[in-house]
Amino acid sequence: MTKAKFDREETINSAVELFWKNGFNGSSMQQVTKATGLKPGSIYLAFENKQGLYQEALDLYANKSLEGIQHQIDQAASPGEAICQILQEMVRTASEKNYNSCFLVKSQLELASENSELHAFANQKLQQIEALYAHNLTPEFGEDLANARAASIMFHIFGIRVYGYHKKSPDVLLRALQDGLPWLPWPDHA
Amino acid sequence: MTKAKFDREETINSAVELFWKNGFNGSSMQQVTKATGLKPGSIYLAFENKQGLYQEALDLYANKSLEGIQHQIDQAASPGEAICQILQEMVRTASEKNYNSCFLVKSQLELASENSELHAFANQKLQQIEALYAHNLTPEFGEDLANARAASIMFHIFGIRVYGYHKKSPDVLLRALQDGLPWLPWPDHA
DNA sequence: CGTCTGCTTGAATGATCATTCAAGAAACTA
DNA sequence: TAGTTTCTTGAATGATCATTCAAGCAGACG
Repeated sequence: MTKAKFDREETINSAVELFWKNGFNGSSMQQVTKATGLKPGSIYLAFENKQGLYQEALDLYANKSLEGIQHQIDQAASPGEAICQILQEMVRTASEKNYNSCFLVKSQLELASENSELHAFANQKLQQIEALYAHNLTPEFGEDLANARAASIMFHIFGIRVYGYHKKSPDVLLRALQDGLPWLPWPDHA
Repeated sequence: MTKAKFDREETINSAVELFWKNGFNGSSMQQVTKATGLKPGSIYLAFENKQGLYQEALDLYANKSLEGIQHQIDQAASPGEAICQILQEMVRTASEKNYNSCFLVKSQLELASENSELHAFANQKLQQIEALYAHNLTPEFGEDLANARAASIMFHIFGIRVYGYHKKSPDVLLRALQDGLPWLPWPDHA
């Protein structure tokens, strides 16, 4: 039972889980081997080193996010309504017991001054997300306003991602969102 | 030249600088000894361990922040104007070359699932800051509205603290702040 | 069948980690 | 002055870290 290359995506998924929870410096490669069931040799052959695996983890996480956002927008009656749903879901997530913020945001903060490559990668992925929102808002608002509003959405998402740890009522978050993003089609009384 | 207890605050200040930049797991006690000029024995006698020193670093940083906020409010014509100044200063800081977010925010994210004591401590300090804003807004808005608006301020501060890494024009940040906090007395054309 | 290639194995390596503690030196006590 | 207390010193410790690599195995190729 050798050969039979391991399932790469499954492995990266395990790495996402671990790194997301504990961060780059808070996760050891020994933990990675335990989480993935692989031996060091296999991991190092496939990903070169810890940074390589971390970057692929960031990449997979970000691409899933991008797909999820586009999917939600495609399903909804309008991009605005989809965005409301996405933000409300984030607020709901933030109230869960083991809330864990966002892998990209956490990485961006942790690696700001220590690993500029991974920091830049996370940054780039966050800007891709912003660009996706801008792209979907452009038909309705025109490019300039869409860009400004996408930036505003990202700004508010970051607010949720940190304020979520305060464990106050979700109403506080929802209210801040509705006040700060009044141009979104919020459901009444929500 | 022994005895003569070292300057505790100066030491903690060096620790703040190091921990703020590199985080808890990204900073070693060897780095601490280099940064403070103290030997391990002195540090461990005075702070018990790495966590103890880190907590005192958080405490000093937070107390300085609290004092700074109150001082700015006391100097200004109104709490609202002081808050505008504080937020504008944060935006300015975020555009600097070696922007480093906020020590409390970074700690809160890094230590969420690994060190619940330090995580809780950072959380508590952030809530103290929120309470200080609420306290200063209460005379003008009444307690309920002041609480809601203090929460909204914190929410926006977190947005700055993460979005700041994107290195876009400060106008984007300022615009998001003015849109999200329209009840603040923003200077015209700013 | 024999060889080659591609993947896995897992013990080993040297570096670095947080922390300890015996030894020593200044200041205070009496 | 002699003794005690308080603080500093810095080499040492064992754990854990990221990473390496010789050895072995399974399928592909001829």
